[in-house]
Amino acid sequence: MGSKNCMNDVCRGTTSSEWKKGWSLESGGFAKLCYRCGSSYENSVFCETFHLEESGWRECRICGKRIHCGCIASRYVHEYMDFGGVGCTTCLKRLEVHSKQALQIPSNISKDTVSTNGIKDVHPGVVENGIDDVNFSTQRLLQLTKAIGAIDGCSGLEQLTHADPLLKTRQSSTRVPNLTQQSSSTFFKTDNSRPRDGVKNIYESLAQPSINFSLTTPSSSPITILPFPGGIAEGSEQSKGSLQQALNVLPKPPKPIPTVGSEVNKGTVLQARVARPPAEGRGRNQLLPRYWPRITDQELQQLSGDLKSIIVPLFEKVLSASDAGRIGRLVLPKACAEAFFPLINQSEGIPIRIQDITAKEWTFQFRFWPNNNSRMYVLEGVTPCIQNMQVQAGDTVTFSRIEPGGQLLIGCRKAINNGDAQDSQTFTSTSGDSPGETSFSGATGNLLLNGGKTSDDSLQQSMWERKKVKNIKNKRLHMHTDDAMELRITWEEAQELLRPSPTAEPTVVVVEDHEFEEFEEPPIFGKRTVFTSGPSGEQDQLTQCDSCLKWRRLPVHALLSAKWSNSENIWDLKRCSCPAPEDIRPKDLEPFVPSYKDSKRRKVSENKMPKGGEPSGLDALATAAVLGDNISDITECSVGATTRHPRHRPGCTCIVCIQPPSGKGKHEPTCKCNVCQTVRRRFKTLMMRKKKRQSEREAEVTQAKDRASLKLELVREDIARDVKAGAMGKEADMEESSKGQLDLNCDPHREDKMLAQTAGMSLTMLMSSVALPLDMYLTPTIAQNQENLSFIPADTDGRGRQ
DNA sequence: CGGTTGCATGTCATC
DNA sequence: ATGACATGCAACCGG
Repeated sequence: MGSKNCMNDVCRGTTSSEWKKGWSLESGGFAKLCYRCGSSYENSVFCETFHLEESGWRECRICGKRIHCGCIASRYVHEYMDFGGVGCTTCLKRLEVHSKQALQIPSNISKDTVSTNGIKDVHPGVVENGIDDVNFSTQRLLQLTKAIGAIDGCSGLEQLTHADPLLKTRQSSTRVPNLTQQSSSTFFKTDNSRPRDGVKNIYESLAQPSINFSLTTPSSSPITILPFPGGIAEGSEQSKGSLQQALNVLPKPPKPIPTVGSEVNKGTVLQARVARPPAEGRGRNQLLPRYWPRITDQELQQLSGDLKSIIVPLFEKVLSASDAGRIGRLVLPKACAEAFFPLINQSEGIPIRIQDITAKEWTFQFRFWPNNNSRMYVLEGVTPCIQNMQVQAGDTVTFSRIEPGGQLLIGCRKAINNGDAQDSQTFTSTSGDSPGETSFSGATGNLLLNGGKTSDDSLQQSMWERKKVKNIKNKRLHMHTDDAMELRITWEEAQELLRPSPTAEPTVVVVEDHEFEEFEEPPIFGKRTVFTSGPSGEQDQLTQCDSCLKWRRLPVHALLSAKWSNSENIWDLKRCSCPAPEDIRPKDLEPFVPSYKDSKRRKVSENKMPKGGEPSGLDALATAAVLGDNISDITECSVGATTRHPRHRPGCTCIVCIQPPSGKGKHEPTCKCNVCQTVRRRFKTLMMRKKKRQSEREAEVTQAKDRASLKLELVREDIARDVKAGAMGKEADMEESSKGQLDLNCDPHREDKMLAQTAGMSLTMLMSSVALPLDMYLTPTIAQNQENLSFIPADTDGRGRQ
């Protein structure tokens, strides 16, 4: 051990006879201070003594005392206020005394449950964090003052310094909107008189309009409670984070908001469903917002009353198909499992009892599986419970804790079935929760509107949930339906239905003198159309009205949305209504739409489409699936070949469109189309590079190899010469040399042999050979070389298969 | 042979 | 890039 140095940078003394503890160190332990510095620190005059002249001094917003900020020594003697400024701990402590009175506990809550430290009792997280009473109280007060300050701007705390602080606190509290008052309902039931009548009652009661503490209650609430469990239950930094999260999540205060007592709001207030970080738990700060409990205060209050307990929402999860399936395993979010469930070390886990809202107790096996050096937590045996709650994939299961006691509580919240309804759901005046809501629970994921503002986070969460539900339903659930089973469609077929987004403006990119359109927005499924050409070569586009199924002739450039009817026929005003006669008879369509002839397949389609109507959107996809190859047949028959990209037009000569459908048709060796020319150019470049590399390697190889390899070198040069000839030749040369075939559409695996038999060196082969590693050329015989070359697949990137 | 269990893998969201 | 998670699937087990 070396000699001690005072950790006061200004002092650095080493001669002190007595040493004192200073501030806590990040690395653990405390700063060592000499007697003098230590004494200053103990007396809270460290900053005044040692850096009075430095910057960073501010005044306590409450007492005006000067506080040095930004110094390690003063780290714990002040706190930052959300509304700006700092407050000294002395003032905060003083405030605490009054707040104890301000935090009036309803008489029906036992005092030892919620006393000054009641919340600590309720939330063992405090103990977990090792926060002492003083700190805890300070933190709590800090949260309180922050909350007040957040609402009341600068005045909040200043007011407290005058007159009766308690009164001021109350006054302030009355202006605190949802932030503070929401929590009141979260922790303190206000109505214990309601008998527990089971789920039905709970649902019913939840549907009833009730006092909405989320919204401002100017003078009615005597309770000033902190935002969310985490805010007060926490100590130290975590609590701040937690509160901050709560502050961030909760809607900003506001514009004047209709009050509970007002006529406007009577029975019409829909409680905002706000995702809030959970109260406690190990590592809950890492909990993804998607798992934050979103129970409304209303629901919570109701539930608390019904269960005669304090409910601490922990987390929730939207059930996946797997979760809700027969297998009976509910995958728990890892962070949630580790935060709120008992620690388990064995994979087998432990049985865990969870109560539902009817007070029925379920026992699940809480366990984990090793997964990618991590763990995957599951609750096993949930099927009976899931069935009992009548939830399914897409619905939400909620987990809470009943306090006191710490009993886990499982609840649920039904998703809205109708996606449209959900999408359009807004803040509406209803006499209860919105349709489709049930739960432990009640309301579904409403769009979160409060005070005329949406919460971005909440909205995001809501959107996420919607997306999630949609995903779940899209993914697997519906795949078991008969309809979905019909959905067999190739990628090429799907492409036929792609259209650019109506709002998308393409960016034109020029690659090798060819223009490509790039879209920032994904394509949409459009209505299937048929391109035709008349005797004189003029081109048309035909489509069917969704309503009357009559065919209409449209300009080739027309882009149709998935659903299209005659009323949208802006190109032919004479035929913009269904009564107007058809442009083209089905008989005339036959040459273009062979499916008319294909009675067999059509029969299948008629099962789904009795009227033979043109499907649209996903219907179109499904129909396309049923029709199978007809789709490609149709497009093959239509002039302009394929519709390979969203902006395709008949006659489009882009590199994508001019390729025939996969595996069908070939380019002639003499073809001078854009594709072939581009490939040739690219090939030329590749050959140049390859040749250069080869030359470099050759030099090395030549030195290393003996006479035998020298022979092989000649072989290689022969090959290289051939390759070079193929590459460097002009297009005219290409015509001559390409006795083999240029096949841009060949399946390399299938057609290798054919290529091998080709006498001349095709472009494909040449490119393949370019990609060959040099060693391939060093094989003993030319014959083998030839064979090897022949079986290298075509690869336009010049990368050969190794 | 059907159901269960444990793990592997692919996808997707988040960092 | 990484981790979380949804799900597939093979091995296992019991009737």
